[in-house]
Order: sequence, then structure tokens, then C-alpha cells
Amino acid sequence: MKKQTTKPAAPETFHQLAVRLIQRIPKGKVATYGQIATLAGDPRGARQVVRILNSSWKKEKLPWHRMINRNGQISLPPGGGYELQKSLLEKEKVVFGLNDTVDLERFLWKPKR
DNA sequence: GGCGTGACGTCAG
DNA sequence: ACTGACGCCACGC
Repeated sequence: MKKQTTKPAAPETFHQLAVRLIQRIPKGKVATYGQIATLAGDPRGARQVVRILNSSWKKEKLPWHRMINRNGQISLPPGGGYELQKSLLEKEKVVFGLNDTVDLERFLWKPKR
């Protein structure tokens, strides 16, 4: 067998797994960074999910606009894509509350398998 | 090659 | 209940 280079496991796993989950998000639903990170195996790896989005959003064509924070709010700052994301979500039948919050009980994507 | 940063989240005080 | 600090680790300089 070929000798593996000093690879500390498989970063691909976390990366691919997270990407896989994100791509599986149906329309009209949203997911949180922590949720994806938890499903990927790291409950505290939310930042890594963010890093993947910024890095693979163009390459993997991830629905970055379906990613929101644990509060059910958009994390992007106004002028940085916030309005764009909100607009995209509204087009997918996602409704925002008075505080620009999404009802996670209704729109949070819950993978059953 | 080391330090700082970052679309967040969790833990501790 | 709220605020502050830390953690995760890949990427940029």
C-alpha cells in the first residue's frame, strides 16, 4: 500500500460531509452553521463550515444563502450580502420575523436520515 | 513558516 | 438572564 503522507485523518471528510449536507438542503428551508458542523462531527466547528462556504461556494456551488446563524438571523452585514440573502430566502418562501429572524421551528432543515 | 483572522457556537463567570 | 472569553482550524499576509 502506498504510504500516506502525514495526513491527520481526512479533512476531506469534514469538508465533503459538510458540503454534502448543505447541498441537500431543500428549498424553503435553512440550516445553521452549528448544525452542519455538528452533523459533520464537530459541534464547535461552526467556523470551519463558514470557511468551507467562502472557499467552496463558487466551486461547489453551495446554496450559501440558506446558511444562517443559531439565532435564525442572517450573519452577513448589511451591504455585504445581507439584503441579497434575505431576498433569496424570501423567494423560497422563507419568512422573516420583525427582527429579521427566521422561524427555525418552521424553516430549519431537519435531516431525518 | 508563524500570527491573525473569521457568514459561529459553546462554556464559564 | 446577560456579557465576556475561548475554541475550532483553514486560509491570508
